[in-house]
Amino acid sequence: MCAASHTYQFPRPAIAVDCVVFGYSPEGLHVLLLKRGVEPFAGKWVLPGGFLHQGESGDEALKRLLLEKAGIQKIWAEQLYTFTNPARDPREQIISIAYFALVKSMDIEPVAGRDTVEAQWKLVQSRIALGFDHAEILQTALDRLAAKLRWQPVGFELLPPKFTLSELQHLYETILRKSIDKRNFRKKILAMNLLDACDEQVTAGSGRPAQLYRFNAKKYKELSRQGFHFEL
Amino acid sequence: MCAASHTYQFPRPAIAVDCVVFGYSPEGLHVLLLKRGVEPFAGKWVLPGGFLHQGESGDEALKRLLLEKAGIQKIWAEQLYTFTNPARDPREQIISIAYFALVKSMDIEPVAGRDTVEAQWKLVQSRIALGFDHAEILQTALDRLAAKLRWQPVGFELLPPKFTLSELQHLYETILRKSIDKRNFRKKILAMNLLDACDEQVTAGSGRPAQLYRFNAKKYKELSRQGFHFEL
DNA sequence: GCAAAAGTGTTCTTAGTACACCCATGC
DNA sequence: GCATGGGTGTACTAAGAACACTTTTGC
Repeated sequence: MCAASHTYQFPRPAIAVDCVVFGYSPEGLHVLLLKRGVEPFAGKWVLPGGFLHQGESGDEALKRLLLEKAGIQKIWAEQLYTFTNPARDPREQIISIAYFALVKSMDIEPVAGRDTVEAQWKLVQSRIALGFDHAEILQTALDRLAAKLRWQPVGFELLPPKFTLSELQHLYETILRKSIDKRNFRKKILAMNLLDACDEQVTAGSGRPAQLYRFNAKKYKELSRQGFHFEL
Repeated sequence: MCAASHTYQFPRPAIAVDCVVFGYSPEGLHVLLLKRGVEPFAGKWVLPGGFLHQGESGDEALKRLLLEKAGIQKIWAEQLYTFTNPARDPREQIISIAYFALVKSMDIEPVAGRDTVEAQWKLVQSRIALGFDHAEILQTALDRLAAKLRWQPVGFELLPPKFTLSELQHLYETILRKSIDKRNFRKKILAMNLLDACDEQVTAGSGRPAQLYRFNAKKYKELSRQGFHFEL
C-alpha cells in the first residue's frame, strides 16, 4: 500500500506565510510594508510574505522570507493567526499563516525583491490602504501586540539593547495608547528587578543625561520558572 | 495572462483542520478522542479532524468536520494554532490548523466515522498517548483554555445554561488547577453583575438546595463595549 | 438529629493610583 | 540663567486574600 494513500488527493489551496514586522522609533510604531510590482494589487502596499515551500515549517519559511525580502536575520517572531477566507486572494484560495515580528532597529535596509518595487517603514497611525486582507492581519497584530505587551516582556524587542526608562515608557504609551505616570511606571518596572543599570549614561540633545538599562532575559527566565509573571 | 500565473505551482502540503473538543463534568475536564481504524496510527487515539476542502474556510471546515465526526452542531470554537512541522504526519507534509471548542454537555453521541473505530470522552488527566503530534496540540489547548478562563467568560460554554455557583467554582478549580475560596469567588463573580438568578433552585442529592444562575451574554457584550473587562 | 452542601461579612494586606518638586546638562 | 528632559517619595484608595459559622434540605 502506498504510504500516501490516505492523504487528501484533491486540489489543495496554496499556503503563504505573511509577517507583520513592527519597528519602533520616538516618532511612533512602524510596520514594514512592500509596494507590489505585479498583479494582483500592483502598486498597493502589502505585508512581506511568500509561499511556504514543501518540507518547510512555518517558522523556517518565515525566517527565509524575512531574509529574502528584507535582509532581516535575527528577530523575535511568533505565529499570529491563520487566515483562510477563500476569497482573500483573487487568484485562487491561498491560506495565510500570519506571523508578527519585532525588530530592535529600523536601520535594516528593506530591499525591494522580485515582485516588489519598494520597501518602506510606515507609521502604523498613517493607516495606509493595504492589498489583500492585510489590513485585517495588521489590525490583528496590533491588538495582539498591545495585549502581549501587558503580560510579557516583549517591549524590549523593539528597543536597542540599552535604553532609557523614558524610551521604554514612551514605547508603552505609544502601543497601549494611554499615558502613564512616570513615577509609577519606574517604580513598577524597577521593582521587578529585570533591568540592569549599565555603567553608562546618555544625553539626548538637551536635559539631564539618562541612565541606560539593559533587560536581563536570563533573570526573567529564572523567575518565570519560579512562578513569577511579568505584568505592566 | 492567466489569473493564476503568480501563485505557487510546486507541490503543496495538504491542509488539515483538527479540533480539541473540551467537555466538563463534575468528574473533571474531558477531551473528545477518536480511535483510528486506519494507518498511520491505527488503534491510537487522536483528535477529531479532517482535510480542508478547496473553497472552504477553516471555520467552515471545522463546522463540517465536527458535524460529520461527532454530530456536534452548535458550539463555541476558536482557532488555536497552526502546526506546520513537516514531520508531524509520517505520510507527507500536512499542516494542521488546530481549533479548540467547548461543549455545554457531553450527552452528544460521538459516532465513529469512516476511518474511526470508536469515539469517547476521555478525562484530560488520564494522559492517554495520542497519535501524530496531537499531544502537543492538546497541551497547547489546555494552556490556552486556562489563560482564557481568567480573562474571558468562556467557562459558561462548558456548563449547561443554568448552573449553580458551586458548579462554576468547581469548573474554575479544575481547569486552573488550584482551589479558590468560596466566599471570595462568589463575591467577585456576583459583583460583575453578569449572572442572573433563575427562579429555580436545584437540590443535588443531599444538602441545601442551590440557586441556579444564568450567564447574561447580552449584558456582557454591553459592558465590554463600555470598556469593562472580565477577570477572575 | 445528623450528614451534606449552600450561603454569608469582616479584617488585614497588598497593589494601584494620584500627585509636585528638585537635578543635571546644553546652549 | 533658562530651557529641557531625568529623577525621586508619600498619602490615599481599591482590590485581593484569609478566615468560620449558620442555613436548608434528605435520610
